[in-house]
Amino acid sequence: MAKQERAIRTRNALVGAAAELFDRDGFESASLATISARAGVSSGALHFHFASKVALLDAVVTEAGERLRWITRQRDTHALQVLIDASHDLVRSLAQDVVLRAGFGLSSHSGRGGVRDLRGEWQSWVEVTAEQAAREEMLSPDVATRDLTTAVVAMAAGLECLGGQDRRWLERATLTRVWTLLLRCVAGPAAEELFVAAGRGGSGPAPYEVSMAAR
Amino acid sequence: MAKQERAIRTRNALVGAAAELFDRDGFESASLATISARAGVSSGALHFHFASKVALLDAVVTEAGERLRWITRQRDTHALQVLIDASHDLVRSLAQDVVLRAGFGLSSHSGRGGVRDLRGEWQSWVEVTAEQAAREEMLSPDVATRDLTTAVVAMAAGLECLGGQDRRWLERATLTRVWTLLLRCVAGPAAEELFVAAGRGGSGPAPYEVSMAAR
Amino acid sequence: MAKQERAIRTRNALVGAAAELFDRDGFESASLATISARAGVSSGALHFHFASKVALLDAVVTEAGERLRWITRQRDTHALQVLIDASHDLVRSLAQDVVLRAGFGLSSHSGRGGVRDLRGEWQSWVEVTAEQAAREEMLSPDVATRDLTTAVVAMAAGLECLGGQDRRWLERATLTRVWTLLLRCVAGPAAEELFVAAGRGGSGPAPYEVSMAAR
Amino acid sequence: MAKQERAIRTRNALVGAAAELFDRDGFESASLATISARAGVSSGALHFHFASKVALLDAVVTEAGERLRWITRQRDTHALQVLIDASHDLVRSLAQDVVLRAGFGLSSHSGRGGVRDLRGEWQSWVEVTAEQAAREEMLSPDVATRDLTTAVVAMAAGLECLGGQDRRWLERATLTRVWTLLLRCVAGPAAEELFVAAGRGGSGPAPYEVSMAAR
DNA sequence: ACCCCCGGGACCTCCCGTTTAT
DNA sequence: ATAAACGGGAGGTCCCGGGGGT
Repeated sequence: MAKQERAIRTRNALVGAAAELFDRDGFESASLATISARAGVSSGALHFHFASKVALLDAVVTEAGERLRWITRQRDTHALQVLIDASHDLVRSLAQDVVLRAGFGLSSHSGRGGVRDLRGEWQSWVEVTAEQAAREEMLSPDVATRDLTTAVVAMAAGLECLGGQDRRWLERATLTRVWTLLLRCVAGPAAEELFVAAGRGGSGPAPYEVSMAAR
Repeated sequence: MAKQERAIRTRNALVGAAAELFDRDGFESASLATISARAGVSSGALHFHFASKVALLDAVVTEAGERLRWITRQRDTHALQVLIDASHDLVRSLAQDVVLRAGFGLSSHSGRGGVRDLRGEWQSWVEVTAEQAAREEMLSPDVATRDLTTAVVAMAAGLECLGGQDRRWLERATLTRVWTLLLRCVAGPAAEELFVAAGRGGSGPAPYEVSMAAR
Repeated sequence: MAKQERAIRTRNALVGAAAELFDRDGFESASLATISARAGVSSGALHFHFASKVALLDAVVTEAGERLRWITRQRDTHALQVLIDASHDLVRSLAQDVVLRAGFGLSSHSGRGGVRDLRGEWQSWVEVTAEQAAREEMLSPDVATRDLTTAVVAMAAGLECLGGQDRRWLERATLTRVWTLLLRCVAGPAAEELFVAAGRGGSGPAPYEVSMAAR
Repeated sequence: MAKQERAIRTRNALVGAAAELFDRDGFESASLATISARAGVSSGALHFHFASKVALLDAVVTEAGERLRWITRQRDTHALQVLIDASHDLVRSLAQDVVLRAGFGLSSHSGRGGVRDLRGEWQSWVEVTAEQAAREEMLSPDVATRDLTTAVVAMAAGLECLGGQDRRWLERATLTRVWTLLLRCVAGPAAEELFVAAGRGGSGPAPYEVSMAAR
């Protein structure tokens, strides 16, 4: 089974290298030759693991999906704070994890087939979580849940998009600024006492990075 | 001078076709052959007007810059309302004008050289306009100008980004929803009476489209 | 020995699949992956039995050689009738047996090395048999043996060649028509009474098919 | 028009080189790189004239069709002699003209689409000419026209096929031998006085070669 | 001045026939 | 006998000049 292990390591190296180059150069500009070179394997090895370039893309997106699912996992706090924490986790991971970043940005390319749309997944999760917050009566009565969802999704997409060129958009302070603003309108004047705009997660890497991705 | 006229028409057709295909397929995926075919000219003509593919991209971006500058032109209202109106104009144009959409989305590609960064221009303008709004004392005292800027820029970028795949993100109602939320915290409780979240522009196309782009 | 048996069955399956695909797609177009897939074994197994692609080709040709040798075996009739019968056997086998067909058509490819040339073997046999017929005084005196050989070999090659695209060239009636014509000039006016243009073999499969190829 | 001339020369060089290599190595084995190198042009030039490899093949086949049509042109002699002459022309051209040889041998490959089947054209022509010979009462009454057609077509195909490996099959003497045999059966005992088995054409190249192919 | 035919190479993706470790 | 990895091209296409026409 030692063989299998090496195969897995090779596969991971390939996915990682692909994510890096897809993220840096875009899907079409990144060449398979560069990817396999960076992964330290031959182009034949690449083709052994991934039949085509889009298969490689799909692998990146799928892997990013795992990360996203970790971020949107269940948490034991008020839904609104969960929203804040998760968005911080997302942005932090976007800054640190090429695979998530590449997968998020490129999930549209693979759209032809049945590959998952990561932004869609994120949006769905934000929707249900916002509704949960509404049920917990943590939102001002005159705030439509849908408005909050729209704002949060657009915000995250914007940071991801802008962060692609200037990494400073992905700093914690940036998102915190936005939440500071939003909290006041959605949660009323007492917001600052109940919720932490900066998120409650540690300042370290997202848990997924530490526990799972370390192989 | 009939020659000149035809040359201009050819050039415009080229820029338009390029914008369409850059927007649809991405910069690298779009081939010059396809572009010249869609513009109805030969590939030789393309190279007569544009020395290289990036020169064509630059033309698209420059042209989009004209549109953006029209959107961020001077207006005679309170700065905060101007911000609202301009963001609506931007989003509407993004939905209607391929050139602007392509130029905005691809302004990063040409970044190597001295070509303008449209998102940067937009951000700068938002900054100074927000500061103007602050000087006009239209913002709640406990709202940092920088927070507003961040939120608005991220929001616009997010809508542009999401709108690339699902055009519904570029509908007027979407942005209106976000402004409804923001206005309450940045402009205090009287916001609804002073400002129009839906923007004050007509519901038609942005002025630039009507007056300038008609050739 | 059960192992040996399975190995032989695997080998035969491989040769059969190779013959099929070589015949259908040509030697270079047929891929080893397709061949091993059709044989129902792994590509590793293929390389265990055949060191290279040409080794596989050689096996097909060698196997076809067995078939050809059965067709040109000794028979206890007048040499001219033997010629007729054997040519019918050959054409019938060409129609029914992929291995023979592939081996015959591709025996040129392997020509570089020492692999047998099936068409050459056939030609040699026709030559000696025609001479035998001459010795038996079954040929008209004004017919050069060499002319008969040339005609028969060219005819068989032509049918094989044309049969590759349109199987009807390999029907018994086709060859019978040619022999009907030839017999009259090579065997004199009494030909029709002495020889059977349609061949004396049964109308079933060639003997080799029945006795040997049944595994 | 100097440009046009060069283009035509380039195109012809490409077709010629392709025919040579298709004939020598087979369609799939011949690489476009080798073809363009032998033609003395770049691979880009090749792609300018021929969109794909099969397009190049089609051009070869089409060009060979021209040659074939010249061979089967109208002649002012008895139909049976025309048949003899044309078959000699065909075989001689097969020996001398790579384009015809390649086109004839490969006309099956392009069969997918609507490309012409050269052997089919030849067969049709032989059929109508044989029927003409029958109408002219030059055939023995007990000879079925269809038998003659079959024999002639199979013969020509056989010589073409065998000539691919051993050029001696394409010598004039070879076909003459076959016709010597055939004439006696189809045209009766007086055949030798009426018809020339060796053909009436000069011993030089086929007319097409001389008059048309010289550019 | 404006345009297009023709040609030039540089890659890129894909896949193929192979060995090496196990 | 297998799973994994290897390189080497294959065909295709792309982005571009350069020299003639109009």
